Amino acid sequence: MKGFAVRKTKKARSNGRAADFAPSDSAGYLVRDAHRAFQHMLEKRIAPYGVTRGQWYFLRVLWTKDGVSQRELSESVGMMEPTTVIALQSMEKAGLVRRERSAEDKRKAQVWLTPKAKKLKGRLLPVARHITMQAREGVTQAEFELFRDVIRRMTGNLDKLKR
Amino acid sequence: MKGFAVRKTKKARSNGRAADFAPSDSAGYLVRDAHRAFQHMLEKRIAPYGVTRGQWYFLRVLWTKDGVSQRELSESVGMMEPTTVIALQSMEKAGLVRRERSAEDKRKAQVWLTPKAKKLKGRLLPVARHITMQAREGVTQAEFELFRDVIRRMTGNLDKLKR
DNA sequence: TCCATTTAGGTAGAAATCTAAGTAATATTG
DNA sequence: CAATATTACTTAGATTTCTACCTAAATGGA
Repeated sequence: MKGFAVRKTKKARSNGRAADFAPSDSAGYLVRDAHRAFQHMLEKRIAPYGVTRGQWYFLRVLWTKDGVSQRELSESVGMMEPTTVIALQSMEKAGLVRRERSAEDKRKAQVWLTPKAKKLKGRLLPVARHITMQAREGVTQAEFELFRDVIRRMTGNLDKLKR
Repeated sequence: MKGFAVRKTKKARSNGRAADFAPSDSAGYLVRDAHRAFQHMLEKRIAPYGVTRGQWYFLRVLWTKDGVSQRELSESVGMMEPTTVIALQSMEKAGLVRRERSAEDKRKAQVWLTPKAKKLKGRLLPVARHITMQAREGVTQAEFELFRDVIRRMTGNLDKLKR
């Protein structure tokens, strides 16, 4: 980044094919935009409770089943294990969980919510519900169900290709 | 993470409200899963060309309009400027773009694709199209259009709340 | 029993993002 | 015109996530 000579544009000759594949219409871009909108809103709304988005997914699972191993958690949350390690470290530091080695199998760590984290459930689940409701405003139940059906099929199609 | 005393589970008394807000049914989770599936596939398919997902979005815009400023790029791509800086640095290192200070306004940097990057267009756009098509397999045009309509409305609903 | 394999968790390092704050160039305004 | 504000890019630092690899504990077969 130091040159000065300004290049003349090789006149963008319209490619013909570009038009029928506009990013804004493609499934991937639509999903990406929606994802960022959800993330952003979630982050904003849970930050006041001292919870980060990375912690959220784990809290969500732990509110349902406490005392699980990290591997089990990773699977439930759908994250790789190193991600879980990092999230749990931050959660431990934030006083949201405790970790203990299992007595029967010393490889295993059991993850327990602290009272503080348990109390947050009543506060935070409504926050999530509210975001969902706000997102769905003006969308009928039938429309939403079709959306859900389609996005699941698309996710499934892609996941199939991974194996 | 050092204790040993194994805690007795406070028996997970089913909460009643949890059921009607299962993560797997919520718009946010559906979108997150789909997003990851798309990302993963994209990454896998463009990696052989030496392009990372972070570079992809910028390439995509630059293939359309070359020689734009970084600010303009950030906006087109939908990323914050520091993200653009990092992406462009990596792209410059990878020989995909050149950056030049504008002669008229020395604050501005103009970003130009290298011949190498231009050549990639013909290779990579089909890759993206292919992913989209694979994702949409078994989804009718009508279904897809409704999906698109709904996800756009949801994204719009959330974006509105940001301001 | 002992060695190889599997399982659970962790570390290292890279990438993609963001927010907040800094610097340099240009524009505006009293 | 000088002080101030705005604009364009950059740096710093945090977070979230991944892949690849490492270590310790448990398990299982020869």
